Amino acid sequence: MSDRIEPARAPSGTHDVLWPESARWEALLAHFASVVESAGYGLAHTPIFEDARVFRRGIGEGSEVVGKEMYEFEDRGGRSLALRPEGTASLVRAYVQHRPTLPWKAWYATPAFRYERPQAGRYRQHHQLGVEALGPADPDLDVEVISLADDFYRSLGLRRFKLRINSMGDGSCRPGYLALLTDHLVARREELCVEHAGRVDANPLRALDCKRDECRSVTGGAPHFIDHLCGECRGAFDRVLAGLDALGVAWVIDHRLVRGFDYYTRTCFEFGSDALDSAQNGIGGGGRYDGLVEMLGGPSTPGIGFGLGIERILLACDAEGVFPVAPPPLDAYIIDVTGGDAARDLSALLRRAGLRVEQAFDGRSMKSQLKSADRSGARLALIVGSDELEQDAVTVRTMRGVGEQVQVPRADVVAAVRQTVGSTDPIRKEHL
RNA sequence: GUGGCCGUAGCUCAGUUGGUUAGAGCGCCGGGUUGUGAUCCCGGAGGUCGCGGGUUCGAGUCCCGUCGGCCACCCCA
Repeated sequence: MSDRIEPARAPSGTHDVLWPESARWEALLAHFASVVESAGYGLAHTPIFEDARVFRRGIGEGSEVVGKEMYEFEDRGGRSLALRPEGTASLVRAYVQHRPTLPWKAWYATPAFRYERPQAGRYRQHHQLGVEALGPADPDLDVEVISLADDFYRSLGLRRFKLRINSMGDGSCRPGYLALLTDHLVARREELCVEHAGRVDANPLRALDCKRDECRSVTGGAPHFIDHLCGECRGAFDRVLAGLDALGVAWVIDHRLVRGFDYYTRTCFEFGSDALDSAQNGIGGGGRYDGLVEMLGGPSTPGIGFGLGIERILLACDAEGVFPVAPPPLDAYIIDVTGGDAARDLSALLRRAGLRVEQAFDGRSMKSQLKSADRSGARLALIVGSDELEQDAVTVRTMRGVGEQVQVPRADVVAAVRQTVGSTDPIRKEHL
């Protein structure tokens, strides 16, 4: 058949999250919400596309993400829009637009889009959890934000991860450091890798985190940013480290850590998983961005935040063997071999009583319906056959390998099920 | 975007130097008498061998292209 239809498939670098994996995502979200809401962060939803300038101005024209990875398009009205490549710029745009009272603390969960060559742990649509805190320049806020990420990872059971931290200075000390760094790199330009030899003048920071040996040997001797911070930046950095120590959050200074977005100032950090045997082992990162609000047309307002990658966190969980999928079980599965009326009506009755109930369709045999009941993971099978119909009763059978059963009057079914599975609403309790 | 590896049933894979109707395990569906799952036994359905072209008497097996996945780079979550 030449006219057969190619099976439809998701675009390259995207993926579906189906049951039961989706239950794990839900649980992940719930963990995150509980951690950050305990610190006063409120959920914010913003559009997944923005005027492309929001990202250009914030993240930076020269950055890889904006320069070659952004999903940018023109809408029917000729506006230049872009799918968000990360969360911070959007949230800061929302702040600039609505000007909620400071301090403003928000969290989000969102897809993020980057046109990259896909790989495990690197997708064209991935998903991030994050927080943004605007207002205070207080380094204790940095400590709060960083420790929230640390708490969240731990709440999932993750242990084999590391926090790397550095400072990128501010307007008063960064130019001086960049000059020093540029001098160092230019003096040994020939030794750098081909990628960076030509670009040191334009963006000296990029060469710092290059992984190639040529660059490494040169940048190994490069001046460290934290040795050239101004007094204020240095004091803030020390306060952050002391705060992390006080809260028991382990850190290691990484002099090469310079994040790829232009808006970062002072504190910057990344969390990497030691359990992930891959180049995609970064499970989260963030930093302070004291100039970003201004870049988007708002009043000078300090801010700090982080973004964590859901897919990579889940990969890390798999690698560490923690945070297993635990979908909430059904309370009952209804088996009806009398034509279906009982299954239909009983299901609705029980659901309206707050129970989780499924039924079989298509009038299959009792054996096959019980099989489905078994696979569904339901705690009980409620059986309605001709005997039960005659006596206006229901047989309640315990599942999961037990196999004991008792007949109860139909009027008592809800009570009988409740008695076995517990009276309170069991929804989403078990896997949290 | 650059370089490399891979692509066989829903899933994990086997398919000999290219040679008759492409296999297994798991899963799925059905059956093992008169209403009973999870164990056991039996049977069944299900494959455009990613897709397109080429070489050949003949291709799942070779070649090219393409799509997709994976690995490294790049970048980042």
